[in-house]
Amino acid sequence: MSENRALKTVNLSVIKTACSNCNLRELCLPLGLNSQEMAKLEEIVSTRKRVKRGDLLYRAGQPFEALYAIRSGFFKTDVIMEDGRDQVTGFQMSGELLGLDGISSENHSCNAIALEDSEVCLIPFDYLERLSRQVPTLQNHFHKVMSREIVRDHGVMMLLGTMRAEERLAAFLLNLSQRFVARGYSPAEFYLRMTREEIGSYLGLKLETVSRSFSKFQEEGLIAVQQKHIRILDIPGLKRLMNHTPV
Amino acid sequence: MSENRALKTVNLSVIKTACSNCNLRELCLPLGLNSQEMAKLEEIVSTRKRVKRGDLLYRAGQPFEALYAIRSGFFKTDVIMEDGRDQVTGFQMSGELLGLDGISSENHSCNAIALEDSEVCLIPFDYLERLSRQVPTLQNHFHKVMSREIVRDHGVMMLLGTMRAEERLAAFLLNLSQRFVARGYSPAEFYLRMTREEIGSYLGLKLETVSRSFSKFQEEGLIAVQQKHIRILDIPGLKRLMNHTPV
DNA sequence: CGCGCTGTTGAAACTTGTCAAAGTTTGTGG
DNA sequence: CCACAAACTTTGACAAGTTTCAACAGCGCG
Repeated sequence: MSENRALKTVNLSVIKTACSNCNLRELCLPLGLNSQEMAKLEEIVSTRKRVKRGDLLYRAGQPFEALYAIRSGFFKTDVIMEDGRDQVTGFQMSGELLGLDGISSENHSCNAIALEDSEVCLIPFDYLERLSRQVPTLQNHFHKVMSREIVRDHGVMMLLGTMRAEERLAAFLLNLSQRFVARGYSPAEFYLRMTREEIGSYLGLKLETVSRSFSKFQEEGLIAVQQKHIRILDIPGLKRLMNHTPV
Repeated sequence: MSENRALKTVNLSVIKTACSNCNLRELCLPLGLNSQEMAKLEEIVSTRKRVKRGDLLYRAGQPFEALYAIRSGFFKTDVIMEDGRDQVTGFQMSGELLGLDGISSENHSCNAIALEDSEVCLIPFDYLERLSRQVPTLQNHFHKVMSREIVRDHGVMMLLGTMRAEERLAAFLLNLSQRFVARGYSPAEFYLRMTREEIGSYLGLKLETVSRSFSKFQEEGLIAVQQKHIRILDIPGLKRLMNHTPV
């Protein structure tokens, strides 16, 4: 159950941004732009915003105005049904874009919550559309980013629709590992920013099942867990576990 | 398991298309365009293609070149994992767009299979990007279509992650009903184009579970089922069933 | 007209969820 | 800086829901 403590949307310290100096530009929206195009993009991605751990970047229902590129930190997005059930739809890390779901109805359709103190770059959407009419490279890259999100979602659907508990968790750990590598961190050792309950919600499992699966992986020597600290000891073993058809 | 009978990609009879005469234009890409803009779009959406029941419109891995707008008929998309497990990621009907997942990698990431004899309009993607740089209305509408797909996927994730079998099936039937209404058909009576197995794959259930749930709904007077022919007798009842928190 | 695909139903097995209790960590306020 | 409370995690026993396996019925296509 997602706690109902008073989550407030945050106020922002406005900071000047420079994509050209950002070491995430190879993962983020500027990807593939030349320096002239990047300069144009910088006019648009003008401000940064800090979000403290536990605070909402945006809330479902709020008018959509901008996308957010994560400069540092870690987020989750979740959707809440009328009857109170909720589901984590994703975990986002630096270089990734938040807010794409809000374009369709011009209102955000999920909540974005910082899982650690974070900083995002604000990309007003109407500016982005205007600029991408002038810069085909940017236009195409933006389309690819949206499409990648669709493909990612299909992967999650596959996970939720066909995998059993341990396979889901293995897939989850391997995915995190990959994404940390892309950011220059260790593929084998990291801190989880989310609780067992949040992992469970994302994977369609109860927190107890997540906990048990972690313990099982540990017993089998696949990983070493100590609360949120994870060390993967046997990546190929996890991979085997993930796509070994049961029976 | 998805049968491995030889599915061949189809050859097409090329037909001249006119969005302005199409009675799906309010559901499809032309939405919101004025007649001048529509004329430009028609230059791009130049050809139609027939796809026979059971045939593939495209296959995972093939180079992505165009989007397809469904003019008539019914499709499913599915993803197949290395170990052979597969998952239906969606069912698409007239007026809806196929192929968005292929933009990101420039290769299709799923298979699109016609569930009945169908006809699609071909939209070469590079033309679409070029035109949408000139026509902001089209650009924005296209972005909304992609974003809507993301929101839809989140809905499916919620379904797979938090709902039990009967809730999933109720949600599925109500969703179909709504989409038929938008096309001028009855909200309460329709033919399923897909098998129980395909429904199950989409909903993350086994075909037996789908069949049992249909029978249960029938016993409870919520629907009348006769093979693929469905009559919904109690829409509010299905809705209640769908978001009534269990216990 | 029959064979194969699709759908239905039953019983048993298995996976995951539920409930409960206890241990651990984290955060806060004195 | 310590103490206490709250939040999070682990583990066990049992219950519930879904899958598996199996048998059979029905429809439709060749």
